[in-house]
Amino acid sequence: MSERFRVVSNINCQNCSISQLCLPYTLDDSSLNQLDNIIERKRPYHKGELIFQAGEPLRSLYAVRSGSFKSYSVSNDGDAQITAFHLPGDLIGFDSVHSSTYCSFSEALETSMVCEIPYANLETLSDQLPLLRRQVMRLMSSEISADKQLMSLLNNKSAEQRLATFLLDFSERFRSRGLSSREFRLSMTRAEIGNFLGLTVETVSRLLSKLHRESCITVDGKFIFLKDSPRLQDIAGLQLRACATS
Amino acid sequence: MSERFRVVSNINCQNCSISQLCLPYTLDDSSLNQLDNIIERKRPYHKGELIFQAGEPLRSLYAVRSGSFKSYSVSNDGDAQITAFHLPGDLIGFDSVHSSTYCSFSEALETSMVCEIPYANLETLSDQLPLLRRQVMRLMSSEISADKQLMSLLNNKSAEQRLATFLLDFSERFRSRGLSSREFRLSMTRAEIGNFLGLTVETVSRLLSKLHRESCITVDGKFIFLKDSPRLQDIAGLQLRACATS
DNA sequence: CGTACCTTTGACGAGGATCAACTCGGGTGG
DNA sequence: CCACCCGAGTTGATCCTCGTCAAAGGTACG
Repeated sequence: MSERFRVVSNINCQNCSISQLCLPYTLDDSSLNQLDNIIERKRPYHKGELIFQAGEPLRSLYAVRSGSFKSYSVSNDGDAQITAFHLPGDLIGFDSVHSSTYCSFSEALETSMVCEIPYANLETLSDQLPLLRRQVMRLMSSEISADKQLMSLLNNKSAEQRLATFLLDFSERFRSRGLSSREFRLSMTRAEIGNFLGLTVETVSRLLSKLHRESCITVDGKFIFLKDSPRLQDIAGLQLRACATS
Repeated sequence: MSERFRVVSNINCQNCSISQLCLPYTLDDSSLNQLDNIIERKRPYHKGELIFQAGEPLRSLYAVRSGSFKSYSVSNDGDAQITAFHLPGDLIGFDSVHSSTYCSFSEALETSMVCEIPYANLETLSDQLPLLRRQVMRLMSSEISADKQLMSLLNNKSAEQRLATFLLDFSERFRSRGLSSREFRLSMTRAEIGNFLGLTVETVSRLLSKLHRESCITVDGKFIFLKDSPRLQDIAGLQLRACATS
């Protein structure tokens, strides 16, 4: 066997397939090594396990390595609101760095792996590596931007538009990770989709059935196949005005 | 007159009353001077004037000095979504730093002043001043956190709960700026409140009337007086469970 | 002082929540 | 191996909040 001695070390930033979506993006080799040195990789999380809970002291940020997670917060009156679904390459915890404690929960939706980035070390390293600092800021900015878009979705769009947008969003996210954008598996339940989109389970289920009936998509449990994504985009409200005016 | 020669220089970060809400927070004197040096202060913006538009190259971030602004984005199908209202001390533009162009619009709601922070200079200075970098990250994190909370508000709460939360949010923001938390003027129109909260003008107007009728608040045009803020908090869903269990 | 916009209030209807019943699949224990 | 259970998902019937449409003041600003 040509395996290296430190078997665990074959998981690292230098050879990570999704590094262009993650912290390493734009980093040179030396910086990349420094970053890789502060990252800890532990046992996988199983479905339902929490990476952290609201109220715990902020130790680390986490990058999804494989699998998926949901982040949610719990309001004073006790109901949970899912604020994001995380796929490989996504960073988790930016909403908490202004505080000394986590202000949300993050839970595995399936067996998943993460790279743990101790926050104190990231701070120190960011002071030394301007490129790293900039990438952190880019990622935070992207999250802000995405949240604003989501706000617009929740405020102005119908249930059907929300769901269509949701499916297209995941399609695009899978595509950018080198997976199929036409067929994929959604690891979350209907209830979780509904919670995220501000809809009930029943509405989500009804609309998936409707889109299936209209041959727009094929639904088989958690597996989704986009049969007619142009029409899905049309439903989502991404009208191709450019076409109309040309 | 004991005024300095450079009259304009009496407006600076060193003597700014809201610096603890803004970039200068935690900075030492030397750093503060360096920050102040890169900041540009220009003519006031009048109601309706844009600081920047979506698509323009990203030049600067902006800190509100006086007055107020709204930020909004315009979706493909042409309708605008207000994503934030900005009060003095707030920073504007974090949603765009992952891009080379602004991805939203920012418009004065009344005659207002801003401090312009050229982004390239902020980048350079952040490389030199770890404290500044950390404050930028804290502010970005706070914005992410606030957006998540808003998401929860829009997804789970009734129209009345949204409006009550909105009023309490502004009350708190005015308080932290040394203004009255009981009575204040909302510089935006009912339509803008509605757009932000995912409600129609009519609903906002009706609910303000209802709260007024029930002696919870007093409404006089844009002036709001919180007569019974405990009840408003109750309506907002911030139930004081702690009391119930004690 | 006129015009345009903002605000308020009423009547009505639709979209999605709620309530309820049933199916399906997987895990557990007898 | 099968009975049982539990959670997830689907579908139907009904209800209610809030959006839509309409019309009448109010207010601000040139």
